[in-house]
Amino acid sequence: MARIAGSSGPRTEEAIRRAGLRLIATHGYAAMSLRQLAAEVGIQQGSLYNYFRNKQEFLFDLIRGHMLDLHAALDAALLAEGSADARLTRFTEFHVAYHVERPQEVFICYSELRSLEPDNLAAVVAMRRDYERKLGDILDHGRATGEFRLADTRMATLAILAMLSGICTWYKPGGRLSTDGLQEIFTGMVLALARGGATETVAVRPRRREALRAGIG
Amino acid sequence: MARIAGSSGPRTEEAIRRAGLRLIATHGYAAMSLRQLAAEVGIQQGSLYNYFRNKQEFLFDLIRGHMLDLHAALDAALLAEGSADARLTRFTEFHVAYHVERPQEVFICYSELRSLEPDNLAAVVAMRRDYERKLGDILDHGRATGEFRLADTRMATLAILAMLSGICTWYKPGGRLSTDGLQEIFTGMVLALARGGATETVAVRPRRREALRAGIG
DNA sequence: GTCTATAGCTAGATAGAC
DNA sequence: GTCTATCTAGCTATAGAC
Repeated sequence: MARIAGSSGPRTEEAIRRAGLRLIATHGYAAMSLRQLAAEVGIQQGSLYNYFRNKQEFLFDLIRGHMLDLHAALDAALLAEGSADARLTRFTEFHVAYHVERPQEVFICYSELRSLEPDNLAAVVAMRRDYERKLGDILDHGRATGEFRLADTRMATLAILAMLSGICTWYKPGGRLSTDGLQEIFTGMVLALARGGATETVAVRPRRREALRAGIG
Repeated sequence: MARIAGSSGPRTEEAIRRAGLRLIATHGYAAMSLRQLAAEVGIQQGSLYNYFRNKQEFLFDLIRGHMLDLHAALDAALLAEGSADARLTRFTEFHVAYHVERPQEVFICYSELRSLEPDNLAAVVAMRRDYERKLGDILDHGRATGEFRLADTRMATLAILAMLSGICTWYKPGGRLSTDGLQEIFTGMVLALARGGATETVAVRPRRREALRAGIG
């Protein structure tokens, strides 16, 4: 907040990054003014242009940088071998931990895709597809080995990612559950979802799916 | 798009509502200008103020109206009696159908909470809690009867809602799956998640949850 | 209810001194 | 690298004629 006297490149750059993450996560990219951002950092608005060419480039740098980090960290965490069960467990634990550690970046990566210009959006979407594919591969493998019983692995991929990514919309440090606790609970739910089955033994599943639409419009 | 000559209150009102939904869902509330909105409707920007007092009130009306519809439709769809299994199935089918029918409203209700002023936000959050509680009650009931095996029903509530609500981020009419197909697939996944268990019989679950954090920072 | 016109303000971006 | 000053454009909201 306080003004930093003199020239201090790298420190200012990092301060801008952090303030930008916070402001965009809180108010959204379009609602964040560069004057706000500069004030948060403790510099004048014009000085920001020593760190990016325009506001859009700033957003893209934030998102792209995060996606690169995410991919690198995932690759380091994933198991090359092992049962689909073990691999899905590892994926889930990684994903949960990452969302708990960096909720702002993750949230922005989902919520501000709409604010990216077409070329920038295309680049990010491609990276996101790669990430989805890594989960999709695990699910496909599990279905092939019979470990998982999934009606549709593509839908399961989207469902699991949405379920896990939802964490960053409500997680606050210091809450009821620790990272370990969250990992355990979410791993349990994801595995149960993937293993599916066990259904027939419990009850006859009601299959009537009548026209709920009628109650909606 | 085309200019509608003369006075036409109710038609204009509905046109504004629809255009607003589309623009906010696509570009976001802060990024949508009232000039854009007026152009989409085919009137002049100043004329919008015959339909709301200011931009914030417009957003709040959209979100609040949708939440009221959602609650009414849910109450009509839910089962008062029956097994937790049947009730959860019904809830899921309803939720999926609603999201497929009105993806824009639903998306805005999640993504534009940040754009609501404090009082308006509080009102919407309260309505959202009611909705969550209806799902939470089903899960609690299922756990009490032994139908469901959930480590944490609050987390399960959030997980299921995130999973289902994610639909509105990728669903497009005319896609691979029909509403019925989506209902069946998601009902299967939600029930599997809620029933949990069946785990011990499949494989020894790897419990190591080592410091993945190290690979993140 | 719609129009035209405009007030009053804030936005992103640039220029040039230090 | 930071500052001050400013340009141009866009925004929300209002006033008053029809």
